[in-house]
Amino acid sequence: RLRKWQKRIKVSNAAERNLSQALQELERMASNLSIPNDVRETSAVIYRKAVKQNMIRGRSIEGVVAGSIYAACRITNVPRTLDEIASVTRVKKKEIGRTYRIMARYLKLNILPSKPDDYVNRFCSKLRLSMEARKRAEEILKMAIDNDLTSGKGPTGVAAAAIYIASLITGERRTQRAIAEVAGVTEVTIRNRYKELTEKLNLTIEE
Amino acid sequence: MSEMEKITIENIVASTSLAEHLDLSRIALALEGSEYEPEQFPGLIYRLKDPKTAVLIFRSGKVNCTGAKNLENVKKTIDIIIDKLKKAKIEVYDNPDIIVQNIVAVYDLESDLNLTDIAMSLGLENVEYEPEQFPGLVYRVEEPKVVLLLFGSGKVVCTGAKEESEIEQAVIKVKKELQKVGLI
DNA sequence: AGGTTACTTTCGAAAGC
DNA sequence: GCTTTAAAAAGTAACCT
Repeated sequence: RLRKWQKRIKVSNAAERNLSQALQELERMASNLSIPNDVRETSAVIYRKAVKQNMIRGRSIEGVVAGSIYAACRITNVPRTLDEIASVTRVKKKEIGRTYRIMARYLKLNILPSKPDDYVNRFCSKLRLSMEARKRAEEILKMAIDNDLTSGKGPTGVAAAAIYIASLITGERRTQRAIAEVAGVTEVTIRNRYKELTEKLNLTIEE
Repeated sequence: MSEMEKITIENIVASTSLAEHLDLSRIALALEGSEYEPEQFPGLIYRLKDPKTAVLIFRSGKVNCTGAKNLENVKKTIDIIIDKLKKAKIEVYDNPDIIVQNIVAVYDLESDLNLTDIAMSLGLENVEYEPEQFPGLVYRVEEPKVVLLLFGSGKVVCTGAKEESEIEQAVIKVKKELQKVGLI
C-alpha cells in the first residue's frame, strides 16, 4: 500500500543518492590520480557490481570506491600502488587492500598478480627517462621473471631496481632517492633488489 | 606417511572453563604481573615464562591458552593457573576439558616456488597472491578446512587446524597438487 | 651502510562494544 | 566489525648508530 510505496521510494532514493555520491567520489579520486576515462568506467562498473552484491554492508562507500579504482587499474594493467590510492582518500592503505581482496574474491574478478613491468612506463615517465631506458628495464625484468627472482617480492621494488640499472646502462642516471620516491619504496629496498638482480643475472653496468 | 616428522608445530590455541564465574579483580591481585584493563579488553592477561605461554581469563570462567608448542605445555599451563588460583583461595574446577581451537605449524616443501604460476594453476578463485601486500600466497583448503600460506622459499605455514592429522593431510594435498602440475 | 624492531597475512577462542 | 594473545613464514619500513 501507501506505506510500502513510501518505503520503496525512500530506499530507492537512498540507493540513488549513495550511488551518485559514490560516483562523485570516484571521479574526484580518479582525477587526482590522473586516471584515464576508460579505467574510470571500469571502476564504476566494478563499484556497481559491488553494490548489487550488497558489499557495502559494514564498509564505507569511500573504501569500496577506492578498492574499485585499485582493481580497475590492475585489470587494465596500469596498476597504481595502494599508497597512491590511499593518498587521495582518508581510507587507510590496509583497509583499501583488505576491501580490494574481498571484492576480487566475492565478485570473481580473477585479477592476475601484478608484475613489475606493469609499473615501468608510469615510473619512467615520472622520471623522464628515454624509451631506450624503458626498453632496457623491461628486458631486465623479463630476465628476472624468467629466472623467478620475483616470487614474494614487491613488484614496485623490483621495477624500481630494474629502472635504476637501466638508467645506469643508458647513461641517464637517476638517483636511488629519486626512483624510490616515484616508486613508493625505500632506497634500502632498491639496493636489496639491485644487488640480487645484478648478482643473479650477472649484469654488468659499467660501460 | 611420516610427513609428520617434518611438520613443526609453532603455536596451539586452546580453551577451557575453570568455573561458572570468576572475579577478575581478585585474580589480578593474585596473579603477579597480570594485566586487566576491562575498558580495553574484557579478559585478564597473564603470561607464564615456563612454559612460555599466555593465558586469557574471562569473568565467565572461560580461559584461553596461547603460545604452547605441544599439548603437554597446554595442560601444564592450565594446571599452573589452577594451582595459583587455588592457593589464592579462589575456587576452580580440577580437571577441566581442554579443547584445541587452532594449531599453527610450518612445513618445508624443500623446493623454491613460483607463486605466480601456482596462483594461476590452483585457480585465481581459490588463491590470493598479492605480493604488494604480503609475500605469501594464501591458499584456503576446503578439506581439511585449513589455510596454507605458501612462500617462494618453499616454506608453508598451516593454520586453522584443530588436529595434527589435518595439517599432515593438507600438506600432502598441496604437495600432490603442485607435483601434478609440475610446479614443485 | 648495518642492525634492530615492527608491521603486513592467516587462524581460533573468549566478552563486550 | 573491533578489541587481546601467541606464532611462523618473507618482505618492507622506520629508526638508530
